[in-house]
Amino acid sequence: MITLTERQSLILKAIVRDYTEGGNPVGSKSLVQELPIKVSSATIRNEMARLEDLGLIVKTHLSSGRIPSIKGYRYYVDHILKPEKVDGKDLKVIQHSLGGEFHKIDEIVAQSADILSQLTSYTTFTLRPELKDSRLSGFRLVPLGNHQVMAILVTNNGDVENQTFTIPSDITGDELEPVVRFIDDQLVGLPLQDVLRQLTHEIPLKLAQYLQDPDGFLDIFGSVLSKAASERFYVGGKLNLFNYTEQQSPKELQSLYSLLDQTDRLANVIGPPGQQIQVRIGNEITNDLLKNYSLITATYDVDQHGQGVIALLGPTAMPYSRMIGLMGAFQRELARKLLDYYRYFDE
Amino acid sequence: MITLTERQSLILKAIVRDYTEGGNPVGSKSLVQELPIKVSSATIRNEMARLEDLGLIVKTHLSSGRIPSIKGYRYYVDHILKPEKVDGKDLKVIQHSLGGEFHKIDEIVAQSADILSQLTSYTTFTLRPELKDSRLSGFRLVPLGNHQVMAILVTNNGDVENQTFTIPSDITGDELEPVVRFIDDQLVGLPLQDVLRQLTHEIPLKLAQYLQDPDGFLDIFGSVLSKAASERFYVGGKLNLFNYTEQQSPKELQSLYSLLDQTDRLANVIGPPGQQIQVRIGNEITNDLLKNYSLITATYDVDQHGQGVIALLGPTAMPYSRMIGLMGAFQRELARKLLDYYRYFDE
DNA sequence: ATTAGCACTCGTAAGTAAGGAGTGCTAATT
DNA sequence: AATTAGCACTCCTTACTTACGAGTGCTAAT
Repeated sequence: MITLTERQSLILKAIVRDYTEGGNPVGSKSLVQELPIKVSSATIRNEMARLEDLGLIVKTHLSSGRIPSIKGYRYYVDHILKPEKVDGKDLKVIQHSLGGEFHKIDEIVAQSADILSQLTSYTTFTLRPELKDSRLSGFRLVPLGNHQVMAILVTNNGDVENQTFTIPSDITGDELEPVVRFIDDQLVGLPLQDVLRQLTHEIPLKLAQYLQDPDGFLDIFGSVLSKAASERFYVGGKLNLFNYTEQQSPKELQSLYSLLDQTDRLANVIGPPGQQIQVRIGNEITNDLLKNYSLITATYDVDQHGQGVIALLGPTAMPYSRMIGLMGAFQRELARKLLDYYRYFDE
Repeated sequence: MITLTERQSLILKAIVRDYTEGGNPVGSKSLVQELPIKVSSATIRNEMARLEDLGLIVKTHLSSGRIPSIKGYRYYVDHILKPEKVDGKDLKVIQHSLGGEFHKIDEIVAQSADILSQLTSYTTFTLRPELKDSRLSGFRLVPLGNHQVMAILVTNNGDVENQTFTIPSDITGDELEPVVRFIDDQLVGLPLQDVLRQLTHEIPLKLAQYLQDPDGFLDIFGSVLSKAASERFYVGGKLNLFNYTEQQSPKELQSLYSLLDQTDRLANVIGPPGQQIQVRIGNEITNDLLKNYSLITATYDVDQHGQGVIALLGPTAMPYSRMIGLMGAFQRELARKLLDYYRYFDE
């Protein structure tokens, strides 16, 4: 456990701030001027040498100024930083953008990601409140004529998933009715996960009473069901990658883009929902592509509707205190908005 | 009108090929070795000077080798190039990827873009057969419970558009029936454009018989309708931008990405559907961002279902003959597949 | 414990030199 | 009249200097 003196702490803080703002290694002379304490550059050099021994700051070459190490950022985030109260104007933007009327959870969550990435100039991804507690609350098959049928699945959270299928022969509503009624009678109220589990065993047997060849129907039902049960990330501010990425390596940028396009890989990046707001810096992120970046994740809580995640990806040299403040604001506003939204479907 | 001698034509062809393959300006000495004619480098230099006078090739500096100018590429494409017969393996890939079963036009068109960009390492965008001749063939309002209603619109081409709405009070199917029947009676069979036009005038008046406050419903209907009537591009191979873009200008790359994300701007880029296969090179494209790239567009014809477009964006130095061959293949396969798909909804 | 002074390191930018690919032109050759 | 050999010239690329400045660590004085 590292403990720093007051002065060392001040110096580390100043180094983090300067480097974050200017992007250049910071030297003893420039620190002299801005530190609130009256000491010479030599003293600061001595202190910096100690901070370097502790592994909190590093040099880019033998006689350069210092930049914070991963460990240094960590210490700063854990012990020095105070979350900045979110700017009134920013809060207005957030509240206004979430104030409108939404017809889908996904829209709210996507909108949040877009706003956050706009406010920060970084990249955001969001995960809606987890679906694992969702229950099936309705299933419809709507014949559209022309050999087409739309399957619609509704959950108790008001989530709607639908898909259109082309079927060999025209079918009227009457023929589908017993199947739909079977689903409604037997499966409504069950968690989606359970329904999904039964799909390969019990359901086909039971369904055999109503249909001579249930396979086609099961494909349709299963397809909509798994779509509804799958986790989906929304990624906002991909273009911002160009702003904060090391520009000399286009290959790396391409890999990052590719990573952000594969939402299944993002689940590993974010990791299990943990504390309220979590800061992971550099190689603390479990993905080598991101070892030069920082990731702030906030878990937001929507009561019985589960938890969602909003995450912010940016350079290790980011203004953490402002960012953490912003994440807190989103955490609150998003929870509030979603509770509000869910209220419709709760009673 | 420029006319080249046989020998000049051979030289221009060789310059285009070499530069496209190697990326370096090509000089007289290297040309001596690969040309099928026996002449000295001095003769070639003389011929090159003439080609330069004609504006077909340019130097990058006073004593450099030559690269084709826009005009040079144009002459090459118009008079020299022979479309390459598409590689058997490539054709297999195309046919196989379009061989599966699709439930939506958009999926077919998107898949095509992905495959083409994969085969070429460039960027593709596709536009489905134009919707302007689409007619409304059905409209449904499906109450989902929990204050939600799904509106579904079907066209005579089998296109399905849907949207979910949250409404203040729960509604049963019976209450919606007269409205839906009104739509079915009065509007089915009309082109979407006509329906859209009537939306602000005739429809509200007529509808007033069935609903005391038709505004909410009209919003819903209008929203789905305009979604169905809007053109949408699918863009494939965005990541390939990293491969063929000038790497020294990240800003430009960012702008390109941004352009590709705004599908309404792409309509201008592609321009009006013209000849079968159209090659636009450099500043011939009506967008300054693309003045260093080439765009090949192919219009494919799906009989009475209209025309769609598949477009390929790449560097000006691209292997045109292979690309044009590929575009031809997609043009044919896509038309065939879509005709096949539409057959369901035609009878 | 702090500080002034100084030798030393190293990145950056600018300047110089050498090598090489390629050109245009002139005069000789076919 | 067309082609070619020869040559001076251009200019890009690369590598090698040089100078400068910001910054450090260390020593000795305060």
